[in-house]
Amino acid sequence: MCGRFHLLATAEQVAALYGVAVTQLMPRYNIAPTQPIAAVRHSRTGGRELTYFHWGLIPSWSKDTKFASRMINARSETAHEKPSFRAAYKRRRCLIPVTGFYEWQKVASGKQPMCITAADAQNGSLLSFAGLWEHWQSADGSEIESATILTGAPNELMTPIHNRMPIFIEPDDFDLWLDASAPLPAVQSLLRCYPAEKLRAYPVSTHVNTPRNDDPTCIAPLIP
DNA sequence: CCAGACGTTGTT
DNA sequence: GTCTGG
DNA sequence: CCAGACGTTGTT
DNA sequence: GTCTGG
Repeated sequence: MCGRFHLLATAEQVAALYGVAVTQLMPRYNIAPTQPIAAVRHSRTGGRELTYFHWGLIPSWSKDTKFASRMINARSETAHEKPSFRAAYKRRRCLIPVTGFYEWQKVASGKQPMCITAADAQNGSLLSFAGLWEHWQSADGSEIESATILTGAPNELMTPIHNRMPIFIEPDDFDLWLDASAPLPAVQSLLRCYPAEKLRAYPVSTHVNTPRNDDPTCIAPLIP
């Protein structure tokens, strides 16, 4: 699963990796479900754009937004067939830039939050979650664009921590992932387990548990 | 035909 | 919207 | 994901 | 325990 992450790259770094215009990017140490998340998608004019989406996908046919908080993740194994996700899976894929994410590992004393980043992480080392987005319009005409993060089986690093992890897309595969007309078997081939050697994990304090804590303490290594 | 569901995770 | 259950 | 609420009435 | 909010 993936229920919390951080984005600590500069606007320039995001702009360079995805080839999008980024005007401003506030550092976010603790991004939680229901909050706006930045994601890259194909724009109507043919290029790419960075837009903000409500984290928690709202299917276009929903009567209200109550379902959204349970739609923060979609199983990569079944998203192509689930009523809530299949339309978005076919035509509305996106990339969610992150510099790391959090998982809570069950231990004897309770739950230990772990921070996972790129193995070679410098400040601003970006990874890309595979995401889906959807457009929703309420009866009174208000509109919401929302998104979800695809999950899959854990790699060797993540297995002791949790039984699920997010799907990552590598830069060479960005075009294919974002292409609404790409053949689905090719798209499906991208839903693979990200290599353990490209990630590292370390414990952090329970400071990160509270969503309103959005500061450097969230990512600070826990000193035992 | 209409009504009702449509999800993931973890835990049991 | 689309599928399943009644 | 975790944190925090979980209720009604009448009055201001 | 279970739901809502962030």
